[in-house]
Amino acid sequence: MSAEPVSRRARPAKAPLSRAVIVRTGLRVLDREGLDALTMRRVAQVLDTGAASLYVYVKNRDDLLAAMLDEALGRVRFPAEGSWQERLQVLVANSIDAMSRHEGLALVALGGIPTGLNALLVMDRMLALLKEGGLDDTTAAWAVDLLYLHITVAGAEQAAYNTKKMNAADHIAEVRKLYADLPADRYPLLTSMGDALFSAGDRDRWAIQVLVNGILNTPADR
Amino acid sequence: MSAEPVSRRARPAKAPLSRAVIVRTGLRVLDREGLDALTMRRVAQVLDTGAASLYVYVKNRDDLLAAMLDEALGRVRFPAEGSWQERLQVLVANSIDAMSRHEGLALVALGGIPTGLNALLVMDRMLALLKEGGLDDTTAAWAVDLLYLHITVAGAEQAAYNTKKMNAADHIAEVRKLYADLPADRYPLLTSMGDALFSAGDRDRWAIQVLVNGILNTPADR
DNA sequence: ACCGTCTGACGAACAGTGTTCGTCACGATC
DNA sequence: GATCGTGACGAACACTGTTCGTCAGACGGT
Repeated sequence: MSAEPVSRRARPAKAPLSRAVIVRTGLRVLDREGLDALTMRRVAQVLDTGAASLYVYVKNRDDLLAAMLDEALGRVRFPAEGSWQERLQVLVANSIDAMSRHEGLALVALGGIPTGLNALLVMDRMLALLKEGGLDDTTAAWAVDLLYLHITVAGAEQAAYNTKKMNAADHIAEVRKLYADLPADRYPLLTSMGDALFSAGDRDRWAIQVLVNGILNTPADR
Repeated sequence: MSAEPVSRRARPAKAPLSRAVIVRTGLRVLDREGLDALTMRRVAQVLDTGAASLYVYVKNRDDLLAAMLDEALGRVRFPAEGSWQERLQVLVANSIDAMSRHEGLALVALGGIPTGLNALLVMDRMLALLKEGGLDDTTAAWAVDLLYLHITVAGAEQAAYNTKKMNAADHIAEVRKLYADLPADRYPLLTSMGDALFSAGDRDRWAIQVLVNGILNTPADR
C-alpha cells in the first residue's frame, strides 16, 4: 500500500527551512489569502512540507504571528527631515501604514507590552523625538504608550478597510442608511448629522495631529 | 442500544431559549472561563442544550460576540453632572470600563463601523457633548470616530491587563529587565528611561485628557 | 571507509472547533 | 382528534493547532 519513499533528491532542490522563511511565507499567505487562510497547514503547504516541521522554528501559531508583526514593523521608514513634530507624525503614519498592509496583524499587538525588536526600535525613535521636543521623561513615556496604542488600532482599522470588505462604498452607504433610519428621538444627532459623519477627508492625519497637539498640552502630573 | 427517549418533562422545568438568554449566558461564560472557553458547545452546555440549538437565535459565533459586546455597552452610565468636558471624559472612561470587564470583547468592535444599538447610543451622546462644546459638525464627527477607536483599544488593553496575566507585577518586571538588557547603542532611550517608562500614575485618565485637549486644538480642515 | 550520534523533516493521530443537516417531539391551530 | 409548523438536538463534516514517534541523511571521530 505504501508508495516507495520518494527521495528528496528527486524533487527540485528545496530551500532549507528556517524561521525567517517561515515568517516571510506567513506574510505572503496572509497578504494573498487573508487571515482565515493563515493556518499552519497552509503555510507548510506553500513551503512544500508538513505542518509539524514548522514547530522546530516556531513555538506556536501566536509566536508566528508575533514574528510576522515584527517583520512587518521592520519595514517602517524613519523620516529624517522636518521639525520634530513633523517627523513624529510621519513616523506614526508610516507605522500605521506598515501594520495596515497585513490584515489582522495589528490585532496581535494588542493586549501585550511590545517586545519585538523592530517594535522597540519604533518606540525608541518616538521617545527620541518627544525628548527632542522638550517633554519631560514621564510625559514622553506615557505619550509613547498612547501613540503605540493608536498605531495598533489605526492599523487594524485601516487593514479591515483595505482588504476583505468587497465594496467599501456599498458598505458605507448601507451603514449610512442604517443611521438615518434610527429613531430620531433616541438618536437625535446620528440621524441628523449623516453628512458630517461620513464626510471625506484625511481623518488619519488629523487623528495623529490631535494626539500630538494633545500630548503637548497635557503634562503627565503625578 | 439507544436509551429510551427522556421526556423533557422529566427534567426540572427548563427556561426556554431566546437570543437574550444566550447572549447573557455567553457573557457569564466569558467572564468566568475566559475567551478560549467561549465555544458554542460550552454556551449550549451551560444552557443544558446542544450547540445546534443556538443557531436558531444567533447567526454564528461572531454574531453572538457582537451581541455580547452591545449588551456590555448597554450598561454604560451616562454622567449628568459637570462641564461638558468632564461629562465627556467620564463617558469615555465608563465605556472603556464596560468593555474592559469582559476579556477580548473589545477586539470584536475593531475593524467595523459600530452598528449595535447601545454602541450607537454612546456615540450619539458623545456627539451631543461635543456639539455642546461648540465644535463644528465635521470636527465633532471625526472626534467621535477617534474617541470610539480609543475606547475599543483602551478597553482591549485594560481587559488583557485585568484578566489572564497571572501576575502583572512579575510580567512587568520581566519586560523591564528585557528593556534594560537591550543594546544601548541601538536603543538608547528604552535602556535609559526605564523608571519613566514603567512609572505608575493614572495613564488612562491622562490619555482621555490628551484626546479631548487635542480635539479642541485641532479643527478638521477640509 | 566505516560507524555511531544527532538534528530536523514529517505522517499520523488527538482533541478539539464552528457549522449544517435531517429527524422528531411538542404546542397551537383547524 | 388530526394536522402543521417551530424549534430542539444528535450526528456528522471539514477543519483547526499541536504532539508524538519514526526515520533519512549529514556530521564527526576513529
